[in-house]
Amino acid sequence: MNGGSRVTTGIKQIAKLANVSISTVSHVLNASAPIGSEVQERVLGIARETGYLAKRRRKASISLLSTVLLVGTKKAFPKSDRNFVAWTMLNAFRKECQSRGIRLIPQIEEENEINPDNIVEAVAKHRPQGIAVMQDDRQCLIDMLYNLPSASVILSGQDQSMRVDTVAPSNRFGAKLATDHLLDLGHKKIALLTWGNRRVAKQRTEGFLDAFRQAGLDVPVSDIIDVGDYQQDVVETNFSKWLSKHNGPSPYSAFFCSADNVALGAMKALQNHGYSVPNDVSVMGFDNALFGELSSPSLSTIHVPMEEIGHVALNLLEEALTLPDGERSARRVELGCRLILRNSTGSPNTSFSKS
Amino acid sequence: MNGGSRVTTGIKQIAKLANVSISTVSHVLNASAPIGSEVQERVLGIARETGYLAKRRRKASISLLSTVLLVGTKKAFPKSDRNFVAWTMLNAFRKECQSRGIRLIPQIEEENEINPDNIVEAVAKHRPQGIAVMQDDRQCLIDMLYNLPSASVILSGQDQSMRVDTVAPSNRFGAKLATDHLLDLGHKKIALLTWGNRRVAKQRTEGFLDAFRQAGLDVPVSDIIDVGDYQQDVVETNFSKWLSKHNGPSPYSAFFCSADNVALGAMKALQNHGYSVPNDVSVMGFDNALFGELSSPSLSTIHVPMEEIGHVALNLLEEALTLPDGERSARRVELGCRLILRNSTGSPNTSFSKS
DNA sequence: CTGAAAGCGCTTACAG
DNA sequence: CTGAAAGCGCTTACAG
Repeated sequence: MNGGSRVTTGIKQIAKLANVSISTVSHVLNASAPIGSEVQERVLGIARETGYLAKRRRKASISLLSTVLLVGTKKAFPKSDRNFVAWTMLNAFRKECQSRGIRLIPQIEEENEINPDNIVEAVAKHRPQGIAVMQDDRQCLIDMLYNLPSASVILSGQDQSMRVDTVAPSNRFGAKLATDHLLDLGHKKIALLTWGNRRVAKQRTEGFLDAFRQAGLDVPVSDIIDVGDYQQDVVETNFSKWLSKHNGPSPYSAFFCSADNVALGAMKALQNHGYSVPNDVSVMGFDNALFGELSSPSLSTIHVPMEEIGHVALNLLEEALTLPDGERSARRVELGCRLILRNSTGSPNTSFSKS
Repeated sequence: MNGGSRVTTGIKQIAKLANVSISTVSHVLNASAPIGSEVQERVLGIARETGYLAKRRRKASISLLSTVLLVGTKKAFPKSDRNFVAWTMLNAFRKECQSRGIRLIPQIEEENEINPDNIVEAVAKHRPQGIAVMQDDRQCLIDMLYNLPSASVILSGQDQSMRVDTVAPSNRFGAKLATDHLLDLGHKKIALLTWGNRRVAKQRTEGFLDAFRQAGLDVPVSDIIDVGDYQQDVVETNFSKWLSKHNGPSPYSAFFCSADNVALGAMKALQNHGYSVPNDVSVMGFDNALFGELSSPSLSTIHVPMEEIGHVALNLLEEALTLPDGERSARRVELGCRLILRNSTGSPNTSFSKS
C-alpha cells in the first residue's frame, strides 16, 4: 500500500477542513479540553456533514450484528405497484444492512403466512444474532420470537403483549394529520375510503375518527366506505358503482383514502363521472408512493418514512445486543408521518352542486 | 505516565481473557477475516460481558451530546410518595447523563406549567445540544421545540403532530395486560378506579376497555369509577363513601386501579369495610412503586420501566444529532410494561356474597 | 483555549 | 482460520 491520497473521512481530514489541529478536533469530539464555542461548532458541523459521526457510530456497533435472519412471505419481494410499500421497506432494509456490513439470510415463506416452526429451524441452522420479521405480528409468532435466544424486531407491526421490539409508521396520527388538513381547508363532509380489516387500515380509520373527536364534531362512522380491495382497477370499478348508486359524490366534498392506490382508483372513478379534482372534490391519499406524484392531478398524501424503518430496526437489534437481557423492556417505535401537499386537494367549492 | 497496570477494558484485555491474539479480537469485532465460530462467540461474549461493547458504543456518540437542558416543573423534584413515578424517572435520567459524561442544565419552572418562552431564553443562553422535557406535551410547547435548532425529546409524553421525539411507557397496553390477567383469573365484573382527565389516566382507561373489546365482551364504560384524586388518603375517603353508598363492592369481584397510590387507598377502604383482599375482592395497581411491595397484602401491579426512559431519551437525542436534519422522522417510543403478580389478586370467590 | 509531539489502541497486509 | 509485526488513527500530557 503506497501512501496515496485515499480520502478516508477521519479526524485528520476534519482538522484540515476546519483549519484546526488534529488535537483540537479530538478535544472537541471527546470534550477533553475546554474548546471555544465557535471552533467547537465548526468542528462538530464538519464532523457531522462529512458523515464522520455517523460512520463512527455505525462502527461502534457493527461487531454485534454480523448476521440477521430476514423473515417474510413471498408476496413482498418482487417489485410492483401492488406491494410498493412493502417492497420499499424491504429494499431500504437490505441497503441499510449492506452499508453496515451485515449479512442477511433470507427466510422467505411460500405461503401467505409465516410459519413459526420454520423460523426456529432457520435460527438453529444459521445462528443469526438478530431476526427481522416483515409485517407479521400474530401472537403465535411473537411467542416464538420471545422464547428465542436471538434479538428480534418486527418491521411494520406491533406487539400488544409488549415483549418483542417493533417499528412501524404512525398510521393513526398520520391519518389524523390528513383529516385535520381537510377539515382546516373547510371541508364539512369528508368520507373515508378504506378496505378490509387489516390492522394498518384499522389504525388509519381510527386516526380519521380521532380528528373529528378532537375537533368536537360528530364522529362520522357512517361515512366510512369499504371499497373492497386496494388495487387501483378494482377500486375504480367498485367506487364507480358507488358513485352511480349515490348519484355522484354528494354530500361529500372530500375523500380521504387510506392508501395511495385507493386514492388513484377513486380519482379515476370520480373523473370518469365528470367530476374535477380538486375543484369539485378533494382527494387525499396515504403512503406517498412514487406513482402519486405522476398522476393527474398529482396526489396530496401522507409521507410514510419506509426508508427509516430499516434503520431503526437495526438500531433496536443492536441495542438489544448491547444491553443485558433482564435490563431492557421491549420497545414499540412509531415513526412520524408528514403531510405532502400536491394538487388533488383544495378548499371546498361552495357553489358545488353537480348531479 | 509509567507503564503501570491500569485495567482499561480494551481489545488487549479481551485477547488475554479469550486466549487469542489481539489481531483475532480485532477481526472478530470488525468481521475483517473469517474467524471460527467458537472463537467468534467466545470473543464477542467476553467483549459484551466486560462492558467493552457498551463502552465503545457510548464513546461513539459522547461527543455529540455534551450539554442537555433539563426542563420540568418544580413539583417533580423533591422525592415523595406523591410524585414517586416522576421522581424515579427524573433520577434515572440524571444518573444516565452522569454516566455518559453529559452536563445537565436544569431549567425548573416554579409554576405548574412550563412556559415556552423561558425555554427559548435558556436555550439562547446555554446553547445545549439537546433538550429533555419532563411530562409536558402541550402543543404550544411542541411548536416551540420543533422550531428550535437543538434536538429535543419529551419524557413521558406524546406528540400527536409527530414532529418531536417522545418516550413513554405503554400505558394502554399495560392496562390491557392487567385487565387481561383479571379476566384470565375468572373475574366477570371488574371495575376501573381512575381519576381525572390526564392523558396517562385516559390511556390506561382505553387499555382497560380494549381488553373487553378484544375478548368480545360488553365494554364496561359504566364500571369506571372516578375517585377524584390519586393521593392515598383522599382515595381511601372517597372510595369508602362509594362503598357505603353501594353497599360494599358488589357486584365487582376485582378492582383495577390506574395507579398504585389509588390501589393502596382503595385496598384500605375495602379492608376497613371488612373485605378481605384477595379472598373477597382482587385489587390490581399500576406503576410498581416501591411501597406497593410493602403493603398488606402486597400489591399486584404493572411494572413501568421508568429507569429506561432516560436511557432511550438520550439515545434519541444522539441519533437526532448524528443524522442530517431532513432525513429523520420524529420518533414515538413506547416501552413495554410487565405484569408483577403479588398477593392482592386471585381467582374470584365463587361463594362471594357479603353485604 | 489551542497545538506539537509522544505514544497507545486498534487495524491490516501478509505469512503460515 | 489465526497470529506477529508494521503502521495508522486518535488521544493525551504538557507547553504556551
